[in-house]
Amino acid sequence: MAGRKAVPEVIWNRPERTGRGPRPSYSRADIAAAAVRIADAQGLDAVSMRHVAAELGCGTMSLYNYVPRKEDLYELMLDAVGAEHNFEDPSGDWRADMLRNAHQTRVIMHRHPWVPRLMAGVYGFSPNTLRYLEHCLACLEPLDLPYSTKMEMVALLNGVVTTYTANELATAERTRSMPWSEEEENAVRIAYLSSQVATGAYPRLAEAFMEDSGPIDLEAMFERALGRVLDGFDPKR
Amino acid sequence: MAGRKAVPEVIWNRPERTGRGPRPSYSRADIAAAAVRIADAQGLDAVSMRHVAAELGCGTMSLYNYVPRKEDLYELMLDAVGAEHNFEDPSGDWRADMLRNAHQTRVIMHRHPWVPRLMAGVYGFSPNTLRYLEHCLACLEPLDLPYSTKMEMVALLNGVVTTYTANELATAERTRSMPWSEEEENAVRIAYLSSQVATGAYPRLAEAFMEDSGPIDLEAMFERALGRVLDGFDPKR
DNA sequence: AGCGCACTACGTACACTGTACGTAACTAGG
DNA sequence: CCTAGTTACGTACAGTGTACGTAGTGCGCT
Repeated sequence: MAGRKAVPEVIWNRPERTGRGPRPSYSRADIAAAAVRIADAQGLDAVSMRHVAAELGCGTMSLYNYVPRKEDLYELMLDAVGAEHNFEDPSGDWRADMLRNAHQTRVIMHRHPWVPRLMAGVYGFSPNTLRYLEHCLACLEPLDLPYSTKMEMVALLNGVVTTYTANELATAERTRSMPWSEEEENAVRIAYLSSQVATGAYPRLAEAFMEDSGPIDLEAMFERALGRVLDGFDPKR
Repeated sequence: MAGRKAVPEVIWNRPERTGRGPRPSYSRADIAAAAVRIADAQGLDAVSMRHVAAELGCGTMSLYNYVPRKEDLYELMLDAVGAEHNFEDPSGDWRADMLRNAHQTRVIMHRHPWVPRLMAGVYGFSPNTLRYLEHCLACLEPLDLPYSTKMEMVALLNGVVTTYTANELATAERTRSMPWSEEEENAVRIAYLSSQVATGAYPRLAEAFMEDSGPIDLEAMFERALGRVLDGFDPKR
């Protein structure tokens, strides 16, 4: 009977209700929503067990009835935003469908700028992740490739979406808790960068900075990156 | 005179020594090395200001003379591992050179499994990051593309390397602080996954799992992903 | 019907975190 | 020389995740 808890657990395996005992006052969705609300409004660092419990209107330790570890709260949050995906029936054009999925993911991440940071630390497939994977495979039906390759493609594409969007949102999320603005932060970093480049230690980097390439269009870069990755899988090319 | 500190700062702009006052007992390299040592041995979560100070052999608050915020300590750590890159003169074959760089990055991350997690939270270019970028541009010299495109390529490639390696190291780093083993953790996750797939809610995913694709070779997947990304930039194809 | 057990709820407590602030010693520039 | 800017570091505070104990609740079983 000793040490029964020393075993890993996936939160999605826990039944929301067992039958025995008083009925839970909150659902998993309630909890996830509360945590997401806090993260959206005050940043990811404000998501503490105490805050979430307060937002729900219950005692701190009551939360642990629903969520055995804080990490699981994170999983709940990611699953909740995963539910914001709005799947349409595959059109038959797998390329267009996958681009649509990628763009939708990016939009969701812009709505919840803390998502990329959470993704780096949480591994595992929540129900909505599985739904997303299934949908991607449906979109890729017309493509004649083994499933293993399709999975690799989805993984690669998601990785690109996450890293790109993470970069876009980097300073935005960072400066939440800082006493200065995003513009000030960026200004300082750019000043440091050009001072370094000006030392002459990085000649090619210097050339790259000189090259007048007009204003940086992050969205266009994103688009190009997606295109290139998809190209890599297109048997027609 | 009020609020003079309310300005963002890049640690690399701070001189290591100003001349005035007693000479510092430690160098930035000492501090970074101490932090890296702790992270390697006890995991990233063990890297606290107190631990690093103890490892150095000084009082906790003394650290703040060198490192204004903990985040800057992270930047020092990333820069330190960046120094482990062993650059060779470009061979003229940009594809081979870039593959070499990517593999080297992966090896370094395997040596320091906490690197991917740090990368997700720290933004900014340390001296060694600049050195790395410069080297990549040197390798790409034979390629006739605008610098902007080359930079996009380096960014995309690094993103892929990071996400892939992060996935490889995910459970390894996670289970450091857990009372169970990596194998137990993976077993539970796989069990959950197949139970979900078995419900029939994800038919295509089920097929994908059925498809007998032999043992999963992560390194080969990594290789293929790199190849595809590079293909996307190769004007010869 | 009613016993008992598994569950909910939650207050208290602990070890630990980052870091603001104050004080003492030290050293180079004016 | 002197003084302003450093280094060094102890104390203190607000905040964190969560182990543990206790009280109440209601389903399932006998």
